This record gives sequence, C-alpha cells and structure tokens, in this order.
Amino acid sequence: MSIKTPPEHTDLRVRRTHKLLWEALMAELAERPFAEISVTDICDRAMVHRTTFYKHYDDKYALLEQGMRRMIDALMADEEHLPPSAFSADHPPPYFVRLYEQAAHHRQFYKLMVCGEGNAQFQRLVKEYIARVAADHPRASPTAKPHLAVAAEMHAHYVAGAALSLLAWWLDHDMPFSPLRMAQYLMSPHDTASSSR
Amino acid sequence: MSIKTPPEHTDLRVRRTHKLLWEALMAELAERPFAEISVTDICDRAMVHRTTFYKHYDDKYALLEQGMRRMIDALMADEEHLPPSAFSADHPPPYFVRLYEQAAHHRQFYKLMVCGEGNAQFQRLVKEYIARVAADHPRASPTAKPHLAVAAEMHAHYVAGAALSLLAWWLDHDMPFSPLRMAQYLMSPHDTASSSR
Amino acid sequence: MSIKTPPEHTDLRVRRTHKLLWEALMAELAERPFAEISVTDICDRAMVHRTTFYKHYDDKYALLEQGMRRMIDALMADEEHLPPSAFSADHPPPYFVRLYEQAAHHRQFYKLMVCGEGNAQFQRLVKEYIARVAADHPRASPTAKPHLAVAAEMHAHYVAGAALSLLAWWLDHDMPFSPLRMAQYLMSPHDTASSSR
Amino acid sequence: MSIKTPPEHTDLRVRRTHKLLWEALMAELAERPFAEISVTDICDRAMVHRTTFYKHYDDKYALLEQGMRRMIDALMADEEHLPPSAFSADHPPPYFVRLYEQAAHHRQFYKLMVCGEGNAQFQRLVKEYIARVAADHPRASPTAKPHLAVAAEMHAHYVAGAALSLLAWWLDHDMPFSPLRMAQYLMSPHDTASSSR
DNA sequence: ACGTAAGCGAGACGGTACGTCGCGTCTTACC
DNA sequence: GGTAAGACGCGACGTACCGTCTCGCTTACGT
Repeated sequence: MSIKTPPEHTDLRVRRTHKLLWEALMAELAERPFAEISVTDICDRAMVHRTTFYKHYDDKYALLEQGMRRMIDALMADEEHLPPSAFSADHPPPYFVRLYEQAAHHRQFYKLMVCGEGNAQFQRLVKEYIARVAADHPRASPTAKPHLAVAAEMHAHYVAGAALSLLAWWLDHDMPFSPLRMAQYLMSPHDTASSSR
Repeated sequence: MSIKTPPEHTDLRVRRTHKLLWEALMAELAERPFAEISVTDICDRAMVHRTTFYKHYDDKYALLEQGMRRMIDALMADEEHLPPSAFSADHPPPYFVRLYEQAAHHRQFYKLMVCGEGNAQFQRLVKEYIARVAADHPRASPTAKPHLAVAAEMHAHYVAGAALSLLAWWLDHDMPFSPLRMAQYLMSPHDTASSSR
Repeated sequence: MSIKTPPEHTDLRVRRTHKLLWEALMAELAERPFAEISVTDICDRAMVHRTTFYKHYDDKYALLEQGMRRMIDALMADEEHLPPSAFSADHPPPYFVRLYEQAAHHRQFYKLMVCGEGNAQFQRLVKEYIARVAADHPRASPTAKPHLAVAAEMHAHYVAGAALSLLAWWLDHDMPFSPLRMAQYLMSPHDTASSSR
Repeated sequence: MSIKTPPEHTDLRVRRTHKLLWEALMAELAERPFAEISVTDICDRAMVHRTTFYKHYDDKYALLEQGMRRMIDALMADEEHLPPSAFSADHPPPYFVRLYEQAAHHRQFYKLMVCGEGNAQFQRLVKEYIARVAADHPRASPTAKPHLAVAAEMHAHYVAGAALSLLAWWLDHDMPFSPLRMAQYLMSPHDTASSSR
C-alpha cells in the first residue's frame, strides 16, 4: 500500500473505506483529469456508496487533499535534524535528493500531480517546501547587498520553479538519472550540464 | 484594450458579444477560481444570454482558451526576425525581456494565469515557448558531450520552470525590477543576485 | 395540387411560397406527428427562409389551419342548394356522400387528420358540419316528445361521431366500399350490416 | 381522491410525489390545453422539483399516460365476469352503463379528455374498449353473410364513435340523463329518442 | 460472547449547472 | 433601400452531479 496508514486505531471498516476510495481516485486519475472525475465515479469504482463517501469527506477535493498532505508530511518528516548548511555541487543538500527519491518511489502519484496538467495545489506545496529549504542554499548567502532579502526570496522561487520543472521532466522521461545526480544538477546546472556523466 | 481584435470584418454584434464575454470572464476570474465560475455567471455579468454564449463557444474553457491563444500569439508574433544567438548576461535575448514586458502590460491577465492556482494550460504554453527559445541560450551551447541532446532539453525545462516561477514571484511582488533586469537575472542568476542594483 | 388555390389575384411569389410551405407541411406530416414538426423543418424542406415563413404565418398552427379551412370550405361550398329533406336508406342525403367522396379525393390529407392521433380541431370542424347537416335526418324528425330539441341535438352528435369514426375506419382500410354505400350504412347501420353487399 | 392508488407498498414519499404531480397536472389542464403546459408549470404547482419529476416520469406525456391507464384499467377491471350476451334496448350491456358511470364519477378528468380538443390517445383507448365490447352487441350477431367479419368490425367502429361522441355531448351538457338511459339510447338510438323520458 | 453503537447501503429529494432546441424578433450586411 | 441571412433573447428541455435526509441492516467493538 502506498499511503502511510494513520497509526490511530480507527474502525476497521473506516480504514477499509478510506483505502478503497483513495485507490479508486488514483485509478480514475490515471484515466482522466481530476476536474472530470465525479464523486459518483469514485464511489462506483470503490464499490462504496456515495452516501458513505460524504460521511468521510466533504468533497472529492478533500479526499485528494488528504492524500497530498500525507505525501508532503512524509517529505518533511525528517527535516528537523538538518546539518549545518555548507553544501557544494558534489554534496547537495539531502532535501533535494530526498525529493527526487520520494518522487521516484511514488512516481505514479507524482506524475499525476506534477506532469501534464498536474495539480496546482500540490505543486504549490512542493514549491513552498523547496523554496523554504533553498533559503539555506550556499550560493545565495555570500551576497551582502541592500536587496539581499529580496534577492534571496527571489532566488528561492527561481530554484523552486526550476526544481519542480526538472522533476516533471525527469518523471516524464522515466527518470534517466539518479536522484543524487538531479540534486547535483540543481545545485549547479551549467557545470553539470557541460560535464554530464 | 486588452485583447487584439481580429482583423477580420465580422458582424458588429458578434464582436460586441465576444468582447463582453471576455471582459466578464476576466472580472469573474478576479473574484474566484476558474473552476468555480459557471457559464451562467459569465453571461449574467456580460448581459449576454446563456444560449448566445453557446452559439459562440463550446465551453467556458473555449472562451478562456481563445484569450490565452491570443496572448501567446502576440508573444510569438515578432519571433521570426531573431538576431544571431550570441547573448550575455548583460545582453539577454529579447524573448525573455519581451515575456516580462508583455506580462507587465497585461499584468491582470498574467497574474490570474500564473500566480496563485493559475492556469496549468497557459503555464504550459508559456513554458513551451520559453523552452523552445531557451534552446538558443549560450550557456547550453559549448557542451559537446554524448548526452548533449538530453542535457539541452533538460536544461531548457530547467530554465523554463525557473523563468515562469520567477515571473509569478515578480507579478506577486508588483514588479519590483525592470523586465530587462529580470531577463538578466534569468541569464545569470547568481551573478545578478550578488550585484543587484 | 391538392389545395384549391385562392381565386384572389395575389402576388405570384406569395402564392409560390404558400404552396411550397403547404406541401412541405404535408410531407412532414406524413413522417411524424404535427407536434414534433418544427417551423424549421417545414422551411428547410420548402426551401423557404424561416424569416419568410413568419412573414406569412404566425405559427405552424396557422399554416395548418389555413389548409383545414380550405378543405372544410370546399365541403360546404354547394351546401346552399339543398333539396327538401326526405331521404331514405337507399337515397341518403348528398352531404354524407360528398363527405366520403371528398375524403377519398384528398385521402392523404384526411388520413392524417382523421386517423391515428389525427387532428382534434379538424375533426371538430367536420363533426360540426355533420351534426348540422344531420339535423335534417329523417329518423330524428317524427318524434314529437317534450325533449325533442335535446333529443335531436343528442342524436346529431350520435350520428356525427359515428360518421367520423366510420370515416376513419374506411380510410384506414383503404376504402373497401363506395362513398354511396357508406352513406347508406350511416343512414341505416343495422339493416345495411345484415344485408352487406 | 380521483386516482386509484396502487396497492403496492411503495415509499410514502414516492406516493406523495406522484399524487402531487397528478393533481397539479389536472389543475393545469383545467386552465389550458396540454400542449401548452410545461413540466416546469406542473412542478411549480405541485411544489416538486423539476429534477424530481424526471426521476419519476420521462415526460409530461408519461405522467398523463399513467393517469389515463389507471382510468382505463379501472374500466376494464370487472370485465371478466361477463354474463352471456343477450341484451335488449331495455337491458343494455353493463359495459355501456359503466362507461357513463365512471365518466360521471370522474367527470373532471373525462371532460378534459373527451370534450373540447380532448386527448386523442385517451379517446383511442376508450374507443378500443367500446369497440371490443360492442362485438357482443346483439344487432351485429344475426348476420351470416360473407362480409360478416368486415361488417362487424365496421359496426364496432360505428358504435364506438357514436358512444364517445355521445359521451362528450353528455358531459358538455352536465349529464342530463342517467347512465342507464344513455346506454339504452346507445342500443337503440331511434326508438329511445322518440320515447325519451 | 454478545449486545450495542457505528458504519454502511439504499434511494428520495431539492438544488445548480449543463448543453441543446425551437421560437419569434430585430439588426445588419450586402446586392 | 429593401431583403435574406442570421444574431439574439427567451423559455423549456432532459441530464449529470451535488449534498442532505431518512430508514433499515450488518458488522465490528468493547466490556
């Protein structure tokens, strides 16, 4: 099963219903864009009555969001124990690596969220995560000019957008490089590009 | 006037209807996300009957798409007359500059499409435009390694993602820098950041 | 041509338009019930612009009514010169005969109006005609009881309903008897039935 | 209550909805012809949502038909227990009497269906009923000629048309005679007419 | 283990929006 | 300058989903 089950000791039937609905949503998403999927579709596939759906979620959006949140939570799980920030292109920060690793692990979900039309909300969450993390990026630090704060924030968005776009490309092309390599490229795109493996 | 009127000599009433509908859509979009806007809403605001809407467009999507297409077409309009590709950070390619210029000119529309949830389709079109243009980027050219093609394509996505993310940030912050400055940053993010004006 | 053209000296184009529309309506009526025929259908078939239709008729109903009225007028045309009322089963009044004769002549129209769902308005007109005429029927006359007036009117309705129903049956069965024979039957149903040809 | 409720034990809400819709249709029919009544009109009056209407009936036609069918079914309900056919003008078959009795009982409905424009489909059903029943009519039996079958069928239509037309007249004139009297007249129009009470 | 509280299926219902069709009017471009 | 072409407003249609609501059944839980 691809989604971390909540440790809480909920009713077995409830857990089953949640699981069925989530899997049904994923299956539907593999076939058509989220906007075209109806609660009825999900329930039909999950073999769960529509009424039951509404006993657990407000919306199809709520169902999706629960899944996204779990995914993002997993990304941020170990974040607290971060080592002091001094990374190079050869030793990229583990955040970057972990992002590509998790995307590889849950590639079905990530492809749906990040490639094609994708899901703006999820992309936004990921971007925020990257941008926050990228604030520790070494290249942004040495500057000491008046617009430093602005520049740093701008640069964070630059990196976040690039990282996400790269992730989409990487998934679309069946992950031709290792997560580490992608993180290195992200740290130093031009060098890496000109000395590609 | 925000949308280039078609040069064709169509019925006056038709042109009026199109204009009213487009302006109504923009006004609605300023208030709530596209998904929540109904054809009825648009028509009510445009003071155009709903059936008349359907005589011109299949969908609210079709209406939006027409507007997007016009915007992208405008972006690509002068593209043919491209000077030989030899750009530096100080002399960024005019494509980049023009993107930010147009976004500034139509900032209302661009904010709606690029910031917040935005519109995935439009972002995709813009990205494609940037990626195609970025293939001429000087930094990607000197490499002559086996994975050159892959690297170039990957880099194009890197740049496109970064440029778009930057654009969103720029618009969200009320365009604190000039379009030229943004294009320069895009060409050389680290240098520019550390020597910001 | 099945409908008597108005003797008035109207514009040729107008007469042509009326003719085309009427023929188109008849053709449509042969295919589906009146209620399902649209003005657009009629105009398409008549190769007359819809706007033009509305310049001549308010409705499809108006078009049909014009046709019906002409038919009824034709029925009543010679009515004035009626001989004194003294008819027997062998010599039925000419009204009855003429009804079946005209129905035979315009059988297409009459079938549409009288058989199947038919057209209530036309049937009503025909019934009124028969009822009025049947007041002269010999069998109703000898009575001299208090309720005479009521009885006569009731009997007229009796005969009218029977005549119309018989007409429908006759047309539905491809007119197996002569109009005269039908009129005779109408005058004396039981005798005729038991001594059928 | 004018319509025999189905004995089946259906959901209370369903029965309520059916009842409300039927009553609303009857009320509308009293005001304007069926063709001019919209589903929206019916629903508004019944205080039932239009979508709910469509969950029960395909059409306004379907709603009307259900009512008609129930009425006809009621007419034919006791038909099986028919006594041997030997009726005279004084002792008309109970079928005829029952028709007028039921029409009197449901006069509102019958007037709508049979008088004025009326409803062709209902009249057709009633006619079929009468024609079938009229086959037992004594006057048609003694004949033994080659065209007997044709003559019998023709006569059945004769009687059916007359009976229906008479019914319309009777209702239009507020039922001036008893159902029995009407049935007697139907059996022997001339005799009865000349000795009316 | 077993009674009970919950989760669940079933489906009627009001409600919003959809996209389509036909009507009758009114405007406009064109000849 | 008159007319056909057709844009338009309008009302109704039939459908799809939505979210809410009862009402019984059955199933897992906790004591």
